[in-house]
Amino acid sequence: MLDAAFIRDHMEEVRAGLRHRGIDPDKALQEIATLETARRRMIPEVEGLKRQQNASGDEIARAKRHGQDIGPVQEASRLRAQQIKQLGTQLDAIEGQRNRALLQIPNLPHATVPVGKSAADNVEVRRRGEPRTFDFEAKPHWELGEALGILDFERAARIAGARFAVLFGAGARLERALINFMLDLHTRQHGYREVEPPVMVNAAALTGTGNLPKFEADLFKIAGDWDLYLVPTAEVPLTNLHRGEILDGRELPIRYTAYTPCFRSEAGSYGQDVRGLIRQHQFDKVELVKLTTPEQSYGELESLVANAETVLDLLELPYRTVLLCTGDMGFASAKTYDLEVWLPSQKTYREISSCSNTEAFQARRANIKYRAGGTGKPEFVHTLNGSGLAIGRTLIAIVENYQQKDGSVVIPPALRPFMDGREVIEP
RNA sequence: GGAGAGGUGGCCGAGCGGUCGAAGGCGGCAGUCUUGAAAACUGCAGAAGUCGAAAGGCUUCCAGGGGUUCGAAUCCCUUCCUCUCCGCCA
Repeated sequence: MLDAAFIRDHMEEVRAGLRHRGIDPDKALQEIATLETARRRMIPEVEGLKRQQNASGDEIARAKRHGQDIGPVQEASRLRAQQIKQLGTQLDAIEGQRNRALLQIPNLPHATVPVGKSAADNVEVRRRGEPRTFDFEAKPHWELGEALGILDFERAARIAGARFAVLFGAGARLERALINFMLDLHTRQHGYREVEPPVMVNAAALTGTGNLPKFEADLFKIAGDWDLYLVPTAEVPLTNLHRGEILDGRELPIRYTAYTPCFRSEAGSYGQDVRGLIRQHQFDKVELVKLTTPEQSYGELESLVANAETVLDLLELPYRTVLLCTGDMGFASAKTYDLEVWLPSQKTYREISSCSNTEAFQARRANIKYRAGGTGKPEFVHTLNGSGLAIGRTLIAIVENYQQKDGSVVIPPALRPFMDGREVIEP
């Protein structure tokens, strides 16, 4: 959420930022400006009446103590009370409308974000590892996985439906090894605190991160008399851990990592990546979240990206790091780097991590503040999040990049300690 | 699922419908004292909104929402949460 006062005072800047995202902001911004003006006109009026009402309350109390007649004052007070209630209702309506409108506005892109319309305008900032050359036709992971007996989509469809998968044996073990490998790395080497959060969250939490109210269609909602959704990413519970708190600035930055399953309805994605593990309703992910001061947030974004890159470096998977352009960024983000891993079967780089600084966008929605030095005036923190990494897609990358002509898959050396020293998965 | 007890400032904990943003304690910050620290003493300390150039003023906030009343932390309704006991259960 943007700050209403900021929109009022920096209308042109806001307009330009939103236009770079490819949306026409005039109508929405005009509505917010109008409501904000009306709100600020009404507030002094209502508060003036309340002040009078408080004064007459004191007067009545005093008169009563002295046994004086309070009839006339009380009558005036009664009428004023009605007026206050009526104006208060109007003011609440205006404020509610303003806030609902504000929740629909995406974050503004940071000045260092390239202006562009689509993924084609993203800027590659780094490329590491050389895509391997195969002396045979590289197979897609679903063929390899099914042949190895570690991946089963048909049985998954039987028990759940399309876009689900079952892992068996070494596949299930590989998934678990990746989770442990990443959590160990981030907690031991990168300074994150491990968290095991709920994977069902309420609407307030989802509003805090920006998933609601606008993107409800992407979520799985729990049926029955529950205000609960399955988490689309651990970013939601982790970022909301401190919702409504004022943190001591000396404790920042706070760094959390969590493994959770993630659930996405992927509404509107029909026809994309229908085969294999790329796009599933349920997938595992190790997430990284930071709460920082505004001063340090962009430094922390770079180190967060580096933390995620380290995973790919250690697994010796070829990848590139891409700075998303204004038109390709998520709703809450001010600046996003994607990590894209090389998939031999597709002969292309595919997203495996997305790392964003949302600045105060989520903090304002979730009301997360800090006091500089523990004593200053409360200010909004900056929140960051990134995948470190998506487990399922990492498994895909390993299976495809480490495949051999006979259909077996070599386990990356860094992962072998998590696989009882096993070096290869074969039929 | 059944029965009961609660939710007050960073924490604990008082609070007859009016003078309560809220006693007291702990913790925090600053100072006095001290070579330093501790102790003791003194003082300062919540958040949001709004007006104002500022100083400062005003309004709101005692889990959330609604109601009664001239006036609600205090009375009523409701939702949520916590705790205890019983039942069920990984």
